[in-house]
Formats: sequence, C-alpha cells, structure tokens
Amino acid sequence: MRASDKAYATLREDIIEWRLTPGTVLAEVEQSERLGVSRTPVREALSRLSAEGLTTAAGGRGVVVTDISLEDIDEMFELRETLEGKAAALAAERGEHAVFEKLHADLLRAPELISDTDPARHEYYALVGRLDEAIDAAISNSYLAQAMRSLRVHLVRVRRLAADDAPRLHAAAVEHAAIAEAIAAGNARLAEAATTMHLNRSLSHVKATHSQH
Amino acid sequence: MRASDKAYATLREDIIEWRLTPGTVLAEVEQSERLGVSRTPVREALSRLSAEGLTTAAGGRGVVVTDISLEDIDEMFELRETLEGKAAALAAERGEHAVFEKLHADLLRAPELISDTDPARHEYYALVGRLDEAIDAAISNSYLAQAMRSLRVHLVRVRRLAADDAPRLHAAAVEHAAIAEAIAAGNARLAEAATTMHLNRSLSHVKATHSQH
DNA sequence: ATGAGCATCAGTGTATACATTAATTGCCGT
DNA sequence: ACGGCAATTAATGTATACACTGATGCTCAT
Repeated sequence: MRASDKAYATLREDIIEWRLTPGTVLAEVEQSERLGVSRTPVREALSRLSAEGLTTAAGGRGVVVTDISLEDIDEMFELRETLEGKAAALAAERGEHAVFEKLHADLLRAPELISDTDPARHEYYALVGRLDEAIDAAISNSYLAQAMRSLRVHLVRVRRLAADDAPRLHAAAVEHAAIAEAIAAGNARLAEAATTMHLNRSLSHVKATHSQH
Repeated sequence: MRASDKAYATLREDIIEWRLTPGTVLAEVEQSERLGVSRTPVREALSRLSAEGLTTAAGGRGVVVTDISLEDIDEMFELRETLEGKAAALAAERGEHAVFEKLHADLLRAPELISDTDPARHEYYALVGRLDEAIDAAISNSYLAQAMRSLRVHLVRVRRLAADDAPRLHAAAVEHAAIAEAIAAGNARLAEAATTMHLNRSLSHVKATHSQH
C-alpha cells in the first residue's frame, strides 16, 4: 500500500468519524509526523480530500476540515432527491428485474439483521450498500453514478451525526424494500416516488435527532 | 501565479482544446520539461485533472487523457437534463425576477452578437455564461451548483467537437431566452420544460455534426 | 529455435532540502 | 496608548535526489 493511500484513508476515516472536527486545520508537517510519512504523500492526500470537499483549502494557511451546517444538509438532500430519484427511475427501466427482486426479499428480512448484537449494524448497512451498487450498475450512466458517489461521502458524515436507532432502521428497511420492489416491477414513476418518500423521511429523522443537540 | 496553477491551467486548456488527444499518456518528467517546472507541481496538476475526470490514472504508468465516446455524450446529457432541469425549476422559485428579465431581453438581442465578426463568439458565450451564473446563484444550493460545474468541464470538450454554426446558435439563443423568460415568470415547470427542450435540441445537434466525422 | 529467467531501465513513489510567501509579533513613531 | 511598519518565523510551494516497482529485452539453456 502506498504511503499516500494510507494517509488519505486515515484522514478520510478520521473526518467521516468526526474524530477530526470541522474547523480543524490540517498542517502538512503535523500530519506527516502523526501518520509517520513524509509531507509529499500527505500533500497528495489533502489534495484528494479537498477535491472531494471533505476539506477546504484555506488560502495558503493549510486546509481545514469542512463544516456541515443545517442548510448544507437541506441542500445535500435536495440534490440527493434529484439524483437518486432519476437513478431509481432509470434502474426501473434498464435494470435486471431478478436482481432487485432478490434485494426486495432480502430487505424484507432486514429486521433480523438489526436485532442482531452488532452495534454498528454492519450487515444491515452492507445490504443497503448492495442496493446502492445494484442501482449504480443498472443505470448504465457513469456520470450519474459518479455524481451520486461524490455526494455519498458527505452523506455518510451526516449519518454519523444522526445516530440511527432501531425503529428508524426498521422503517428505512421497509422504504428501501419499496424502492427495490418498484424497480423490480419496472415501474419508473413508482420507483422515483418511493425514493422521494424515503429521502424525505430520512431527512426528517436526521433533522429531528440533530435538533436535540 | 504558482507553478502548479500554471501547469494545471496549461494542461487543462490543452485537453479541452483537443491539442492533447484522448489516450495520450502524460508522463511526469516529459510534461515537467515541456512546461518548464519540476515534477512536483506537475504531479499536483495531474492529480487535479484526474479528480475532474479529464485524465485517468492508468495504474502506476502515468495518466492518460480521458476519451469521450458517443455513449459518454448520451450519459452526460442525461445527467445534465436532470441537474439543469432541477436548477431551472429552483431558480424560478427562488431567483430574482429582474435578473432573468434582463437576461431574457439580452438573449433576444443575441443575434447581433453572433453576426459579429468574432469567429470565437466570445460575447455570445459570455452572455450564455451569465445565464448559467445567474441560475447558479439563484438556486441557493452549493452542492447542486458544484455538480453542474463538474459536468460543464466535460461539456466544453464536447462543444469544441460540435463546431456550432450560426443557425444553431440563433436557435439556441431563442431556447435560452425561453428558459430565462420562464424563470423570470416564476414558472418552475415551464422553466424545467424549456431546459429539457433546449438540451434535447443541443444533443441532437451535437450528434448530427459528430456523425459527419 | 524457443522459452524462461535475469538484468537493465524507465517511470512513478517518497523523502528532504531549499525558496517563497503570508501572518504575527514587537518595536518605533506619533 | 494606539497604530503602522518591519522583521522574524512558521507555514506552504518547489526542486531534486533517492527508492522501488514494473516492464522490456537479452541471454543462456534445453
């Protein structure tokens, strides 16, 4: 593994997990010492992070971890609704029905995964990730897929803030199942509507839990 | 101006203007000699270009200029329709009407700019650029604006291929004017429809001129 | 003659020394 | 005492030397 990859992965993880909080300045020398590599791979890593929007170049004086405001969350979900709504519709038109029928069935059994002892809900999130990947593959549009991937990075940060509880995850699984079902049925408008509903409920939940802080 | 900025600007320009054709490998030492800077800023520039998608990292062996296939153009316009349609609708809801009334009036006078002697049609493209900027500002959504900016880089490359002729530019100006008018009227659905029409006509024109080669 | 293995080389990956810039602090003048 | 200018310093920006990896081509053995 290249040193720049290591630096990038570590910093990215630290930012997404909120160990590095917004406003923190990431100085090259400081991070190179912390990560045990030289400045060059650190520069490369910071450059990649800034391109993703996780950090922002602060005019000559290092890069700072990007903040996420309440308006940011609204904006992100507005774009997300546009992109994922279109993606769901395209998947309904172009996807393999069998793939989404399988996902639909798996998602209906998701409560088993949530009631599991794993506090991080790895299996549940892996299943939802499989739905995302299936949609990505079905749309046959690398530019749209790329736009969704860029956005997902920021959404993961938001999710870490929301602290999904079991009731919300159960409801979300049902919503995901509805999306998969609509795609499997080849119903583009229904798939888009199901996505819109799911995202609006997610946003409401995020804002509700966020307002408690 | 920093050396890395210079390297980035030069390479970007060369790729967009098709002086560097798809498949060309950009070796660090080679480019550093050509641009008169050391390898470090060249690396930085290539990194930025790859993040934008203008180049693709070819597994350890340098980066290559990204190709644009016919399918790519279809995919780009599919995403563009999604993003710009939404943007036009939001601008109709949130924008300053006066700004778009002014743009509407200016766009109706665009034929004067096209019949001008300037072969590059700087003034015309500057006017269309002002419409884009006005929409960007009106939507109040930095994530959506960012997604459109990322896409525009690739669209400029496509436009260079299409070689817009005067008749098409006249028609496009009318289409742009219709978008500005709908936004000024605060009619979101009309603005989205006008955008859809414009983009479909643009795509047809691009594909028509492209198929001649 | 052909195939496999080794050696050479070209290229990127990393470290570090040096240049440059911008901010902060201290001093001087008013 | 306050404000501005200058010097210092700490950070990034750049260049370059070195390391390492992957590829290509040559040689030797079968």
